[in-house]
Amino acid sequence: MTATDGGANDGGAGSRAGSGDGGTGPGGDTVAAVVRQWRAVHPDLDTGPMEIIGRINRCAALLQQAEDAPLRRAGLSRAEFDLLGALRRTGHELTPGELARETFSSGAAVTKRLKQLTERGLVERRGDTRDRRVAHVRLTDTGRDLVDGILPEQLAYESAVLSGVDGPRQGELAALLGGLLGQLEGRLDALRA
Amino acid sequence: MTATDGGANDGGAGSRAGSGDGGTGPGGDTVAAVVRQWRAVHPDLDTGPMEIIGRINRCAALLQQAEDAPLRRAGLSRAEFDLLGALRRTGHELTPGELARETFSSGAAVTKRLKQLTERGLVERRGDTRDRRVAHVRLTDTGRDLVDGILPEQLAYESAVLSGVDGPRQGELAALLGGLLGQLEGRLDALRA
DNA sequence: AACAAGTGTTTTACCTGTAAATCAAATGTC
DNA sequence: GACATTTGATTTACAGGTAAAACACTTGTT
Repeated sequence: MTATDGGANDGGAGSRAGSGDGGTGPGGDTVAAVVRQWRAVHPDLDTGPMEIIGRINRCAALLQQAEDAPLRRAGLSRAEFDLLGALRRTGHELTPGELARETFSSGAAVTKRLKQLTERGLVERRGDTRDRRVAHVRLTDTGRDLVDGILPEQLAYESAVLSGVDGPRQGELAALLGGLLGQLEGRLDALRA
Repeated sequence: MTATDGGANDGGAGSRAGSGDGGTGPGGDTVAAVVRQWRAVHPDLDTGPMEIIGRINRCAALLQQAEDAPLRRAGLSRAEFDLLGALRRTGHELTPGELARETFSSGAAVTKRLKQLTERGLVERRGDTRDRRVAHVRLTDTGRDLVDGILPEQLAYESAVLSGVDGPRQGELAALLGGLLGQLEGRLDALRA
């Protein structure tokens, strides 16, 4: 769900007025409505996890749509911007493999993106002299300027999107999410095994 | 990012040990590391939004990978499960259009999924008698049993994934996310315009 | 030195999603 | 009652993404 944004990532959630039940109203967000539906059908199940995971997934879907807007104006997909951003923020050259790890995508995807970004003159490649398998990728001046130009817009846009939540709550949210993410990044490999 | 899961949804984030900087350590999660990198390069920018949006996106990516596991065992993609789940939790037939709205995906995607799920005998269709454009889709007994069999596993799995966060914090997180989501669902159309 | 095994990158084949065009049927308008 | 408009669903063309295979090169072993 990146390019044009996907859709079906709801953690068992997903809902909308659809037929007749009007907007969200004072009953909560759409995920709350979905959880209510599930509870009506399976009163025995603990739907607690949905209230977190469903909401994270739904927020992510909505935020990505929103975020894409400023990027699209610059003719970049989010995946492309992530790649360029990785080069910009690290400040040094990266190999395709490193870029794949940095952007959490497959090597094949990085290869394709690099091809396009190179054609557009945003990145350059140079072969390693020691190990002739590896390439080193760096931003061109154009690429650097593009990232530096977009980033402030992007952040301003994100600020606007979050403006409905007051300052202190934003802080709490960031902290709690940081805690969760730390747990997930640490434990996930373990759980998957 | 669903079928096999997407990847590059980071909100300007994305990071991993990559070369040599070891695990996450007591410095925070990977998003915190990315934010530090950005601040080093652009000390003037307000990176606050990244700490929320970047984390939501990254959590969503990780959670979806994790969630996929129990579904995959049942031979379903998340998108397919979302569709079946919508039918199960509403308890009545839905038209393709309603299913698209429920699962936040395009009509074309629903058409394709319905074709596959029908072939697998998990859903059935019936034409509307009044309006011959519309179809009504319902779960077969097999489909219903499949959903009912998977759902508890799914929730148990999600519980396990969240178990690193203690009870009270889970509650706070759910509430804060609910607030954010409510804002986003209400205001997003406005912002996009 | 030859060769097995490993590593970094790219290629291939395929799958799934979207947007836009198309088809089909209902509905409003004159 | 014919005709433009709208609405529901499907088809088409295409853009990415992945997994697995293929390459190219390096490194360890004997």
